[in-house]
Amino acid sequence: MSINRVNISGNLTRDPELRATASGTQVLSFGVAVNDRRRNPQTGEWEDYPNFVDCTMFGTRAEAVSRYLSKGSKVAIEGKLRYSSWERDGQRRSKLEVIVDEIEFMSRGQQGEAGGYAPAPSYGQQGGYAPAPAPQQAPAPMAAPVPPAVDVYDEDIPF
Amino acid sequence: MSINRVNISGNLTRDPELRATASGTQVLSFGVAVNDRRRNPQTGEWEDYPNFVDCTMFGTRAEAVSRYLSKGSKVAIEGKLRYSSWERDGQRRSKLEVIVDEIEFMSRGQQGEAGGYAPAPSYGQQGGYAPAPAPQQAPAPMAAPVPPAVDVYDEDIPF
Amino acid sequence: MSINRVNISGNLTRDPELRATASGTQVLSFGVAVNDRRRNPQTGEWEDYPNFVDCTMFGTRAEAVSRYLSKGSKVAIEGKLRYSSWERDGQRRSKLEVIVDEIEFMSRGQQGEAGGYAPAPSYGQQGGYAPAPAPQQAPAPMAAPVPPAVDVYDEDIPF
Amino acid sequence: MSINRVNISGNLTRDPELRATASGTQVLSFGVAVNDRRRNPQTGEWEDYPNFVDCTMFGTRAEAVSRYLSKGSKVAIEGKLRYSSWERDGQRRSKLEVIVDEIEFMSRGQQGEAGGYAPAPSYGQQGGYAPAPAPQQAPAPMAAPVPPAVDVYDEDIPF
DNA sequence: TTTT
DNA sequence: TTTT
Repeated sequence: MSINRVNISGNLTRDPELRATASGTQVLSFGVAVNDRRRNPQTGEWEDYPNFVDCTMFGTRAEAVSRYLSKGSKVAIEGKLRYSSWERDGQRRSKLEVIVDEIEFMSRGQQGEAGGYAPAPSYGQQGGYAPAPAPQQAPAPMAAPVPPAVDVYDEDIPF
Repeated sequence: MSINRVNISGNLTRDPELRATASGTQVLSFGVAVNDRRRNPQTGEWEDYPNFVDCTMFGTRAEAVSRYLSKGSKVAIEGKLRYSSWERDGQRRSKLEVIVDEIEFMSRGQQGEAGGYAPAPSYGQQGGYAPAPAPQQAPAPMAAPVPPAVDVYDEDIPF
Repeated sequence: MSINRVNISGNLTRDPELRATASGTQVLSFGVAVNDRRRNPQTGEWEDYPNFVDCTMFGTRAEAVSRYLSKGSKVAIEGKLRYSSWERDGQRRSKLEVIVDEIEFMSRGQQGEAGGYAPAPSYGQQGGYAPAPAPQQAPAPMAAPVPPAVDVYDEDIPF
Repeated sequence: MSINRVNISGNLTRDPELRATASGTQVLSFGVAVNDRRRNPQTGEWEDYPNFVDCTMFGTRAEAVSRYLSKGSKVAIEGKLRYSSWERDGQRRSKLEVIVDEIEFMSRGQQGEAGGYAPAPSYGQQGGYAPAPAPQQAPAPMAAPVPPAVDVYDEDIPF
C-alpha cells in the first residue's frame, strides 16, 4: 500500500557474501558505492562523494547472482528501503538498507584483457561477471581500464 | 552520472524541524514511517512493519513546506539516498537518509472536524496541511478519522 | 532482469473502468494527469502542464481499488511501463502506458463540504475515496475546493 | 509538485539523433527497448517482450552523450514521463516518452575484440561507448558476445 | 520504426 | 568496513 522504491547504480565495495537462513532461504549481502559527482567548493574540481548503501537479496536468485559479482562490479539495482534496529551493549542501533528486487550487471572497468564477455573469459574477472572459479585465483595483470567518458568532461559536464 | 533515486510514501513520525546552515540555507528534517504490510507468520494477521526513514530537505521550499507538515502528516516523497558518517566517542557511526527533491502532501486521517481542505480550515490541523499557527496550540478534539480503505481488506487484500 | 519502474502522482482524468478478461482476471483502467509546474515563458506565470498517463491495474485488487476512485481522485502510483502496438485501418498504432503495482489514495480537493474522511461521508464524494454507491448518482453540488498550499506560492516557489 | 519519475534499463533500438532547437538547445533522441522476461504461456519458454520507449535528452550533455551511444548500446536511464499531442491529417495523435535526466552507459555485448574499455578502443565500437569516429567505419569482425548470465537460467531463474 |  |  505504501510506495517504497529505490533505484541506484554503483560499484560493489566488497565481495558479496552468501549465506542461508535457518529455513534455507538464500541471502546475499553486498555494499554498493553510489557516487555523487559534485564540485568541491574549495578546489573547484569535480569529485565523487560516495554513498555507501548496504544491499540484501533473498531467494533463489541470490546464489546465482553471487557468481557474477565481486568487489568493484558495477550494478544497477532496484529495490525497497528496509529499516531494522537492534540493541548492542545497551545501545540502540539501527540501519537502513536496500532489499534488492532487480539487479542488472553493468561492466565498465576491471575486466581482464580478454574483455569481460569474450568467448573464453577465464582470468582477471575481478569486477567482471563471469562465474567465479571455486578457488579465487590471483587476478591476471589487468590492462588499465580507461574511463569511458573521459573527454566528456570537456566543458565541465559532470557525468 | 550514477542513478540515485528514492520514492516513498508514509507518515511523519515527528514534527519537522527547521534550521538554517551558517550560510543561511534552510534545512528541514523529519522522519517518515513507510509501512510494509505483511502477514504476521504467527498470527496470520496483516500487520504494518514500519521502515523509519530520515528525510532532509534544503532550500527555499524547506521553510514553506514546514508550515504544512506535522507529526502524522502523510506525504509522498521523491529524493536521493545520502550516506554520512562521523565519529562519536571513539565509535564510527553512519546513517543513510533521503534528501528530498519533491514532496506531495497527502491527507488521510487526522484532520479536524472541519475537514482538512475546507474553505476555513482553522483548527485541529494536527497531521493536516493548513499552515500551523506560530505557537503550536493544543489540537482540537478530533473527529475520529475513518480509514478510507477499510472494507477493502475483504478477502485478504493487503493494501 | 531489466529495470522498469515508474512513480507518478496526479489526478484521475476520468472514472475508472473495470472489466474482466476472458479468463476472469480483473482489469481496471484509468487515466492520470501528472502535472508539471512550469513558468509560462510568455506570461511569466506558473502553469500546470498535464502529462496524461494511461494506467492499468490487474488482479484481485483492481475491483477493490475501483470502489475508491473516481474522476478527480488524487493518487500516487508505482508501476512499470508497458508498450503495446496494433493496427487500425492499415495504420500502425502504439501506446505506452503504466501497469500499476501499487496505488496510494491521496485526497486534496474535490471533496464535498463534509470533508472526504469525516465519519459520515455521504455526499459530494466525487474525487474522494468513499466506496461509490452502486448506481453512480449525479454529483452533489461541491463546495469550491481550496488549494491547500495556496500561500506557499509566495516568493515564486513552484510546488 | 507532482511525482514524475521513471527508471529503465535496456538497449538502444537505433542510433541516436542529435539536433538543436531554434534557440540552440541540443536535443538528443533515441529509442530504448526495455525487455520484460516472461514465460510464453504456449511454449513454456522464457521470452523477452520488448517495451519500446522513446527518450529525449536536452542540453549540453546531449551532444556529449551522443558520442557514446549507438544502436544496441545498453543504458540505464532516469527521467520523467512527458506527454505530447498533436494533430495529423485531422487525426488526434499523442505520445508518451521519457525526458532523460540521468544516463548510465552499460556495456554487455557488442564490443569489439579489444574489449570496450581497453586503452586503445578503436574498432568495432557499434554498441560500445568509445566516441564514434566522424565517418562511421565498417565494424571489425566481432568476437561473438557471450551472454554473461547464461547459465544463471538454470532452474528457471528468469533474470 | 525497433534492441539484447 | 568501503567502490570507480
